[in-house]
Amino acid sequence: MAGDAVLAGAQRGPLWRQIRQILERRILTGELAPGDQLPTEAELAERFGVNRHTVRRAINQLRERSLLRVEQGRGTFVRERTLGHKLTRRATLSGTAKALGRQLARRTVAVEVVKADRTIAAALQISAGEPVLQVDMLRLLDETPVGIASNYFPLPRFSGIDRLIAKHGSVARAFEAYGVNDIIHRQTRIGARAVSRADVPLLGLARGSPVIVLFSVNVDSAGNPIEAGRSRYAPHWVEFVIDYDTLQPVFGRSG
Amino acid sequence: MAGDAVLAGAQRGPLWRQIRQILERRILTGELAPGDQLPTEAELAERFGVNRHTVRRAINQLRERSLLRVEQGRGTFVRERTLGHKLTRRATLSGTAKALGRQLARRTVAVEVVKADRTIAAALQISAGEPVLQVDMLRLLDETPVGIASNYFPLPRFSGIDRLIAKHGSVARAFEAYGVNDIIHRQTRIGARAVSRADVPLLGLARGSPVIVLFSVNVDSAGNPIEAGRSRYAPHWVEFVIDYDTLQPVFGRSG
DNA sequence: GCCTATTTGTTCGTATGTATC
DNA sequence: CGATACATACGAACAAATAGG
Repeated sequence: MAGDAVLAGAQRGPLWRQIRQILERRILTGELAPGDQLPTEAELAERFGVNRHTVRRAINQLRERSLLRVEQGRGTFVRERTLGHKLTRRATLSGTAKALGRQLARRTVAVEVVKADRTIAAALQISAGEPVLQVDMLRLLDETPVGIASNYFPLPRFSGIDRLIAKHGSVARAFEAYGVNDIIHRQTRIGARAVSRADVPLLGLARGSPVIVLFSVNVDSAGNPIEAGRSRYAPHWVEFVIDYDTLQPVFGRSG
Repeated sequence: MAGDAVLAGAQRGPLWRQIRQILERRILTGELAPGDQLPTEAELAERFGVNRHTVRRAINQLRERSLLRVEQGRGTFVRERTLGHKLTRRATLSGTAKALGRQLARRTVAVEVVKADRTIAAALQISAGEPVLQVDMLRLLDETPVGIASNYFPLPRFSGIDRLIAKHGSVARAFEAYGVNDIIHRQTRIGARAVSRADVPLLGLARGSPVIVLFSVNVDSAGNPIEAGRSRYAPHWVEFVIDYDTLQPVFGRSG
């Protein structure tokens, strides 16, 4: 019916761009979820009070950014999630991306020595308050930011690992320098929350957008915790898959 | 530094209740995440422009509802998630709840015969457009709604299962009447989005709050799909855990 | 297969404001 | 100042694909 956002009279930018931004926000917010069908061009034009051409221009932009999929005669749909990451004992996001012919890069955005809170401490099997190295890394899927990972490394042991990560662009490679040749996931906890204020500019989301939150604990081949991580992912770009059939049965040791 | 929500002058209800609602919204939104420490009572009082007693009253209410945890001398914290549900091949939410001494009930809120969309059809290994029975059930953890599950059953086979579910209060029991004695998870996909308009009143969330979205496919012991489900959970009450060590290795068939 | 309604795709034309030479 | 080019926006009509009966 009524209800739709009115285009502010005196505002920045041409109409089609304002419309693009409105739709983009709704998609990244999840208000328009992957697979959802948009109203018809005619209806959108009427709601926004513009010509159909103007709406089409906005839609075309979002199609180029692969946020929308348009089918002649059927309608316009929100693109399905691009990256379905299968959680297994050794799977990495970059591995999943590469298998799909895409590239997932890291960019370190902050490094800091902090005191382990209770959760981190428990995961790393140290005492709360002991120093750990926090490394915040932006995760970029083909240039677009899709998530942020805050990784925590126990400290005397892995001091300086942030420089190696930056150098190699890979946590696995950095670990090798410390004699760790195998990174194994022990546990992953999955939740959701509204994006934090600090993450908004990094992820390019609107305030209040939901993010998937992962808390993960990784161990070496001997079962010693080597890393704990809190990551936040934009749900439009990434989802997580538990495929019970392909999960590696565990032989041998651990906890 | 400013920033905090101003209490509307002429509004509904006493000050402490308005404050309680503001804090509650922030918690259920995830803006204040589980484990987060609240500002001190004094600071909250100052920001809201009220007496410390008023703030305490609001906090007490939220403590009774187990949204907050107060530690004398340390501070006030957002309660950790109550239900950490371990995903395994056979785990059920109600099982997890029972193991923790809590009760998880179902209440059917809608039943409808619909045409399977592409996703549901693929999961159930039928053709898109074939009829399936959609049963929407509210999930109540000790009376409070924590999620909604939309379950899809292939249709000639399980017609009328909604009445059996309502009768027994259990999907597993209902399945037995159809000769299905084992429900096995084949795949679970996890994402997030903003709560849909329709779910807002059922879950008691604020508009725009994040929800965890699960898409799951269940099969019988012969590997035939018997149910697909889309569930939405309030992230404050539930989180999902993948514990790679305790995941059952798979023996025998499937897929 | 046919007919119809719906929805996107395409191509005209017209008008307006802004920047540039 | 005028002439020109460009981006923006609206309007109308028709073509092409899809879905349903």
